[in-house]
Amino acid sequence: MAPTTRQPAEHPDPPSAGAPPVPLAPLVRGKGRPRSAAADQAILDATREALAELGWGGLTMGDVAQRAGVAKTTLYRRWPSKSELVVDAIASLFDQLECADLGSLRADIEAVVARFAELLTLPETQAALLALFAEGSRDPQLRRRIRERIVQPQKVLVELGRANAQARGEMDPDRDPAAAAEEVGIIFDTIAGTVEHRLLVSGEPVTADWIRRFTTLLLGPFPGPER
Amino acid sequence: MAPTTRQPAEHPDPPSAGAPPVPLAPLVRGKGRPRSAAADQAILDATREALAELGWGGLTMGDVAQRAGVAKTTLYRRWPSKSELVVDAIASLFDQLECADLGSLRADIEAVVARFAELLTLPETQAALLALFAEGSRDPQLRRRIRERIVQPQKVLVELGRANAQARGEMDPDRDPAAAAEEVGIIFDTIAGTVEHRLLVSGEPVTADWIRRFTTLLLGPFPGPER
Amino acid sequence: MAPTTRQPAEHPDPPSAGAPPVPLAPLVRGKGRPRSAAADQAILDATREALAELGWGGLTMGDVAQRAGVAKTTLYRRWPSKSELVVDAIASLFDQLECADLGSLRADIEAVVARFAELLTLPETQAALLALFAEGSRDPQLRRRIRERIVQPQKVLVELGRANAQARGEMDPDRDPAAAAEEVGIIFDTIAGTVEHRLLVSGEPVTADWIRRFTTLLLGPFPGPER
Amino acid sequence: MAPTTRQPAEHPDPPSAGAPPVPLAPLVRGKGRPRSAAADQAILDATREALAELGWGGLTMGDVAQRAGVAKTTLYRRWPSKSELVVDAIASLFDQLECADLGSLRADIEAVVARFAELLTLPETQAALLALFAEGSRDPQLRRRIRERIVQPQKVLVELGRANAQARGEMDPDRDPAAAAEEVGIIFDTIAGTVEHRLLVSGEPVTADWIRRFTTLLLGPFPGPER
DNA sequence: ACCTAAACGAGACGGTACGTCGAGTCTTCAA
DNA sequence: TTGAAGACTCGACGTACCGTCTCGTTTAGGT
Repeated sequence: MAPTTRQPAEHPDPPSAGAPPVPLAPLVRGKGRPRSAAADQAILDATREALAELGWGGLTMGDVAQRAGVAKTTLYRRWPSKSELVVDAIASLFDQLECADLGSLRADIEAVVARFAELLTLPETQAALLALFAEGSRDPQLRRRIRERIVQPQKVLVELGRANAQARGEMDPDRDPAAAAEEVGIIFDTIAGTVEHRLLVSGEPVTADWIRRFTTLLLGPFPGPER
Repeated sequence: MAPTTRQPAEHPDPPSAGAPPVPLAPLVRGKGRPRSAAADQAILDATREALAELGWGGLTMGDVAQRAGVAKTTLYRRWPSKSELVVDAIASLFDQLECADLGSLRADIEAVVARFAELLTLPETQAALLALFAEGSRDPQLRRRIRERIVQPQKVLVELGRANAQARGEMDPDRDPAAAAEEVGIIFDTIAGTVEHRLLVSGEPVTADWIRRFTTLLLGPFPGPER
Repeated sequence: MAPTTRQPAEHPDPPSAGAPPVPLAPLVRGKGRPRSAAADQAILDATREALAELGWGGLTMGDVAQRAGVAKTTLYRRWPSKSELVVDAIASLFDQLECADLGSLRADIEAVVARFAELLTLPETQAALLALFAEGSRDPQLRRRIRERIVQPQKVLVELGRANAQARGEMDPDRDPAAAAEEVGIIFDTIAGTVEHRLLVSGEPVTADWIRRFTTLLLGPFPGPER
Repeated sequence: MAPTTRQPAEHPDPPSAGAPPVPLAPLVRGKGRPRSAAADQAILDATREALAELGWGGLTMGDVAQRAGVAKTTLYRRWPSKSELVVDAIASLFDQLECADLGSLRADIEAVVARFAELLTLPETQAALLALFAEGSRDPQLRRRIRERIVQPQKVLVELGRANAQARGEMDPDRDPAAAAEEVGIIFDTIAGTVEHRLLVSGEPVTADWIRRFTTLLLGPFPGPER
């Protein structure tokens, strides 16, 4: 979802449940000068750049505006605060996550973990992710936005992988949807939390070997064929 | 380790590898007026209080000083920055972690998870932990301090639990120490990361039931007797 | 010269020799939001008020800002330091000095002395003048500013009075302009220095009788008709 | 008067009218360790040195203490504040003023003016004098101290010069003591004020030529023999 | 040769102001 | 109406000095 989608209102998204990824139409064709779409992209790029360079604490709206060649006003016209801006800037990285069906549950999981670890190695992600989570723990609105734009896309992968495994017959199909959701929750928290903790807290690298061991742990009940 | 231990230097801890938790002796009885130990305690208490009330972002050195009935200068004389102060304030909570031998690996793990989840439910911890980790990802000195004071005490529990299990015969004794350390690392990152992610990112509660399911996942290779 | 004259640069006045008292035109109509003229006035008024109340030592930038209903930043945007601000605040009082031609040299001098003494009786002047001079003795930039805004306006009176006396035939017209300037210098230092010293150092009042005696001293060479 | 005179009480001088220049006696021979006289001198020297180097505004008690190789406590045990300390430090310079009888009123005046101008050329005096006067305008106690230690010694010269002139027959002896005192006041304010103003405000040098012209102005009523 | 009380150095302490910085808003002109 | 520019309010920052305090350590009397 591109941020440019938000055209008419000042700070939209309030009800925005799914947030349609396409501008679909000039909707409420504004009367005056239209917003520059280029500016949006420049701002998000500048944000990521500044984030990588200066970290969350060193990031300032003024600096982002300057890098993007844009006035602070323009920035605030589109995002209500630093945090929300960064959410969008980081979210675009997580949009790229995909779950290719690689033929086995283990392979799928390893691919997802590797991809996630790769994202967390980017300086901009490293600088921003935990800070955003921290901010979110006090601001429910921000929390929702983070969940929509960053957490959910990751969780979907787990659901998808599970569905694939079931389609392949590696797992029994779900009976109780609620129980299934809960199980997905556990798996998801475990994958995301563990990788984050290893990289950002313990500060140790995520190697192929580590991924294999960790996946083995995850597959406990469904070890599948040794590889 | 109490912060009061730091006696002589300005912002000590320089080599401080293990940092003995006891003053043991007047060591290098400084020449001037000695630092007030009461102030240290008041400051740490005030920090936790303010943290719970205002969150990490709302925490100000000035406010902490005022709550502690202390001048800002006194605060800066002991801690070089907000982050370091909060590390010490939070660390004291993690000092209390213990690992009672409850007779089985499962019980020990569940107890540790529950205790850790309990800590993460405190408003002060919630407000601070992720923010600290985020700050730490840019500042190596802070990172080290966090590891010493907060992460390590948790990790020790895992090692202890493992040793207990081995003593009870539930696990094979270690052969390769390096491999053992790595395995402890995985387990530790998984426990800590997952609980943090569930509570602070997903924002869902850690119930007894969830703990049981999660422990089952962890015990994959060593399920032990069903209970 | 009103401080509002300073429009474009940050801390202007760089070459500013005469500094025209009128904005004359939008000159270099700046691009952003223009500086508030009302703020300038409010700040100068607040400065004089605080000066009278608290004295030079008790004057704080923060306090002035608060009295003026203005942020500290705004204050520093216009004046680089307390001293410069006070120069401008006090200067406006000296702008009011005039030299009406009263018909005789003696009368003119007595009027000037009286007017000057009157200014030095105001609490704000008393608090500020010597302090400014003291500061100026270390800071050449400030010194120049003081001379332009406070000393020069006074000196002009002496020159004017002299010209009037010459026009009336009480004094010979100048032959050597350099010698004349020097003589004006002596007279000026004597008037200003003596009145200041009596009021601010000796702490004794300047009465009509004192003025008469002092003027007699000054008129030594040109006593004119006894009155 | 040496500051060492003040031995017994904490911050003496309260009634001290004339302040006897000699320690006269161990007065209230204290029981403990006596104050170090060397420290007094070191402090005053350090004060003058720092004053010359840093100016009034840059002078800090801590710095003076360090230069004097003395603890801040020692400093405050003797002088209640920065201002009082500086008064004493500067006063010792003015103690050296003398009025040698040079044989004529004009010569005496010129000598006094020259000597005074010389004092005002020292960087320490320049830095301190006006600042002290400024401080004094708010603090009556300080004002009194300044008058006793700095102003009075200068005034005495004028009185002495007048007495000498009368002894030589250049002036009529006083009839009305009150009128005489007033006249001394005018002359004194004129000399001190003018020289200060020229050097510290106008910032122009006091040359032999200037002194001659100024003296001529002063001698208006008693020009004496041309020289 | 003690004994004792003050002076001394060091430096921590509670305050207060400093001057700067960033967030987010508002006001102007030009496009 | 958007956008660039930049002034605005607010509030925290970390530092510097102030003048006071509390330590342990001299150091000169008086005994």
